[in-house]
Amino acid sequence: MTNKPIPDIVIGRLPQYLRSIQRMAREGRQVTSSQELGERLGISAAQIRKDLSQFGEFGKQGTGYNIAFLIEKLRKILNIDHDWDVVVVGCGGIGSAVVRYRGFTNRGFNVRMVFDADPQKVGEKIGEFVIQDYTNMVDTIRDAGIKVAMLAVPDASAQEVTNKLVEAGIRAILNYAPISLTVPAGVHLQYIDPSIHLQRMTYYLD
Amino acid sequence: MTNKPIPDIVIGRLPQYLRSIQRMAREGRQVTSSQELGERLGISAAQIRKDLSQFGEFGKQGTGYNIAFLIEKLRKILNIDHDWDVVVVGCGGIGSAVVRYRGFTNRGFNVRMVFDADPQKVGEKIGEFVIQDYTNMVDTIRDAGIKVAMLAVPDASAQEVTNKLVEAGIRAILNYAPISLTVPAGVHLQYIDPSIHLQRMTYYLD
DNA sequence: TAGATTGTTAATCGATTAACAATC
DNA sequence: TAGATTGTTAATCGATTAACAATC
Repeated sequence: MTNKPIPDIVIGRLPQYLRSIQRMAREGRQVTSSQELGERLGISAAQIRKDLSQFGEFGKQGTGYNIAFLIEKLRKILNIDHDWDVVVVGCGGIGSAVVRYRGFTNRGFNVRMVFDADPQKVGEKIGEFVIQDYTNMVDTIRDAGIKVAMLAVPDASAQEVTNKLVEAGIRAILNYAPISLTVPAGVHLQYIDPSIHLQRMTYYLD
Repeated sequence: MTNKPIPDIVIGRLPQYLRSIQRMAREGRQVTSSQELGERLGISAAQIRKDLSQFGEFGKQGTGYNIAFLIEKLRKILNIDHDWDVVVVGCGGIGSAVVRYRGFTNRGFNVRMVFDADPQKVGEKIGEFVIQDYTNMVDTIRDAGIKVAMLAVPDASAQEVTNKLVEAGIRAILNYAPISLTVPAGVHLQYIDPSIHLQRMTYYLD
């Protein structure tokens, strides 16, 4: 009996579920239902129940899901029951904004160090962080055991920096450069490119 | 004979195709194939051919796709053969970075105006833009005929500001606030939430 | 011509939904 | 108990892939 892996498309919905129920928790709510959650997210109730049931029986017939309990479960599933240290590479406009961003709190991530290739910037501070020298990046990341990186460098250097991150032991990269990157198997990659999101919407406009 | 709408999942891949071939064009390339494009993007060649064939016959047997021609076609399909004016609302860290971002050039978008609700910020400049008073936002956007918005306000005001944008005639919103929004039918919505992308990767980490 | 690559069809694969017994 | 909602199954729906004739 071989356990089938959970489809990635299901994994992709779990963080949305988590974000919504964390919000409900902040609103003081105790329980929710697949129907309510579905309405908030524009996803069918059946889909939510099916997704969650892949990981266990988290609800109660008649009453729904206990919010605090479901948050705990989802955090475990997503491996964010403990925070991940994160490195930010590139301190231009986007990189600096990401370093200062308050939105990682309670979501499983903690920016720990910041690098830039520009010698002019090295030593400057962004918030509480001193920008570190790119020359020492690989060793510094490896020594700190950091596995998660956010990449906000110019397009032209994105692949080269990515290679260094992989060399440093990074296992997950969130890439803000609007360019396709190549990574070895076992290294995970996600893209944020606002133009792509916008283009996806203009298709439907007149 | 009713023309079936093109699936949204296909539309979502077109901007990726476009980004890749625009890059090839910058590299001085003249033609490409579904195979090459697929390798760059991690998508099967068959899928790319199928997607493109929904809109016409853009390739030539034996030789592949002319890059300049395909760029032109994709830009037409995605409705970005002319640029869209864009409004940015919220001038915190993310909003300011988006306003300064150079990555919209040649991708179909042009930031035209910037608003913030904080009276302290109104009148300040971000790059070439003067931050405008939120009080006049609805009329100003409507008068300018702007249809595309990027939203980078605090979570607590995101829905309220969204309602104003809809009132102002905005038809596409790219939301940076980590919160689910509700919009009427016919208004398009996309989300950028870095924590969600990161959580999607940590699932696979130890 | 020989080689390459498209556009398209049919087959496969996977994801979503509807429905309902179980049960809180 | 009556009402509500889960977890799960089977049916439906949709997306991807394999394969190949057409043709540059």
